[in-house]
Amino acid sequence: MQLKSLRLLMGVAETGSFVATAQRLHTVQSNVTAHIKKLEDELGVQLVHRSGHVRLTTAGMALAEYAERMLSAHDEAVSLFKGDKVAGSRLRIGAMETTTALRLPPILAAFHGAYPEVDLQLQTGPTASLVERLTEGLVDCVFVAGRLDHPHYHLEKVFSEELVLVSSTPMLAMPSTEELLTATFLAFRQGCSYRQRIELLLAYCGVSAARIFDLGSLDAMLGCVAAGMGYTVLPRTTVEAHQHRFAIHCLALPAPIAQVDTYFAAAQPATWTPALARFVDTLRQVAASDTRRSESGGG
Amino acid sequence: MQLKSLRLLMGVAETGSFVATAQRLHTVQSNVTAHIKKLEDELGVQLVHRSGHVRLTTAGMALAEYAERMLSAHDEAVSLFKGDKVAGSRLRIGAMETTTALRLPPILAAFHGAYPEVDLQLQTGPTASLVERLTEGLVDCVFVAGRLDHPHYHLEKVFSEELVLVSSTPMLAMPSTEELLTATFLAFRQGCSYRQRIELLLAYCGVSAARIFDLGSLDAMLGCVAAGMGYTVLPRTTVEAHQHRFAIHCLALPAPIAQVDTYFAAAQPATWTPALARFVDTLRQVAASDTRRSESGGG
DNA sequence: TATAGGCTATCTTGTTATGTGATCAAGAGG
DNA sequence: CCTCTTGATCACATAACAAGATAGCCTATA
Repeated sequence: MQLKSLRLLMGVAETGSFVATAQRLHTVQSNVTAHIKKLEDELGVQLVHRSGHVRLTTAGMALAEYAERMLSAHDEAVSLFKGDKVAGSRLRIGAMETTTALRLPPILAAFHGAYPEVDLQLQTGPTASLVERLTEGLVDCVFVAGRLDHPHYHLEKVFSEELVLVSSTPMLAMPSTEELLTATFLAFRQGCSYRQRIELLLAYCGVSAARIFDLGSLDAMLGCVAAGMGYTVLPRTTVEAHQHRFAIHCLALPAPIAQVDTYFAAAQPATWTPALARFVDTLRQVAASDTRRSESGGG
Repeated sequence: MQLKSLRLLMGVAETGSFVATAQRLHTVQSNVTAHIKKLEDELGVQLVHRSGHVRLTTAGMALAEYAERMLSAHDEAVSLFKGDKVAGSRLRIGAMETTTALRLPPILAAFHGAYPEVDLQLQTGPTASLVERLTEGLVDCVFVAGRLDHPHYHLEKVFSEELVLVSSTPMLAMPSTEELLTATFLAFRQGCSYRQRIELLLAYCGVSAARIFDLGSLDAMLGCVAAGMGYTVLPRTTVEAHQHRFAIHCLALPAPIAQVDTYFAAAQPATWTPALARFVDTLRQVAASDTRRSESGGG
């Protein structure tokens, strides 16, 4: 059974004529006859009344119901890939919690505004977990900190943060090793890559271990730092955006540690659904438009 | 896009291997490659990850959802015509009201018992209306009184009734013309073909008009006749079946008027859906088993 | 790193299926 | 009764397809 034959059958059902069907579907009458006949032979049932005016038999109408289902599914599938419509498609995005909280909202808002019919699904987790989910096909794309070492993946740097050391008192230089050994660091919960940066920083300064407190929100963290509870590490733009609310000061970190890039990762563009392709378009536009004034942090 | 290609795609999705898919679907690996490739070219999207282990891309999974719909519709359609199952099919039966009331119940019961998954729809009406609905394809089959004059239709005599004149008093011969002129006849409502027989009988006896009362039920009719309200015309078996309950007597009618055949009419058997074919089987069995002991009337 | 085994892509070939145009037969309408 | 339209059939050219062989790639294992 071929979709082409079913399409012709539906044409016959609607036009009541083999010739008209042939014209409508850009073929010749003998073709229509042949396709209908083949369908009939295949199913062992006469599908079309020929005596008198042409119309579907009871069996033909029964088949037409299924043909309708098959053809509409086919047309939807084709329009999903070829047409402009992304209706009914799904987009599963994976992102770090900090990215989700601080970077994604404007992007998701823009995308959902442009394509409200796409079923958006957002999953959060640490980078390692996200990469795993991507390779397993459980998400369509992810936002992760740092490059993906997996080959065959499309990578795109979308956000770039300059991390700074944050404290309640003005700093002119990095705290001493002794200070760092006894100090408390405030960080997002386990799995957050900014937390890894703190550990990297400590290692860079020759400190093997320090007290690290888990905090759940940016406000809590900034509040605690302002209260003199300890240090933290955050993007400079985030700190500057909140400096009017908290008595906090920041110090630039050594370049290799300060620089944190958030990458967008997905399979090769050739494999993208139209919805995913549109999402990347939206992502690039939004990312380009707020590169300099980014006022969020986390990752 | 071919259903065959989609079937192969689903195979690849499930087995994760072109070779395994080829074996499972009884073809060769190069064929699987070619079909998938053609699908990809058609949609302009890569559907299968080949690097490393084979698995569907995001686009491939999106297509797979539609493929699932198309293939299941296809399989259902095929099983409807080729398989033993009639699940999900519909059968629209048209019948005269008297047939519906008195002949159909055992048939419908037997059919529904054997094929409970068929969606049975029963429409009632006078013969002319039923024939019209049949030719318009609004019903799949009808039970009508008398032969159908339309050609190209399958006709089958299923019930044969011998009509008798029913009265509250024993009769040895047809009532006189004077008696008939003043008598009241009891009949089912307008459109019933038995009623036409009454008019035919009166014409046969040279009576152009008589009082005819419409009654809704057999019991009401028999009760009124027993009470001496007038005459009626019913199948002999019906009268005999109820003679122990009502004081009624019957008289044979002239042969051409007495004989009423109920026909089953449908399009040619070649056009039947399996459900309709099964219904005809059931009909024949039931009709054959109670030809002699039919205890109903109407039509 | 080298090698062996399994996997997919590609190419070739023979066969099948398909689309097309011409012609014939049957019905509908005037 | 004639004509026009319609569907069936046939023959032919072309396209599509399935199958087998082979080459290239990747993975796993030593």
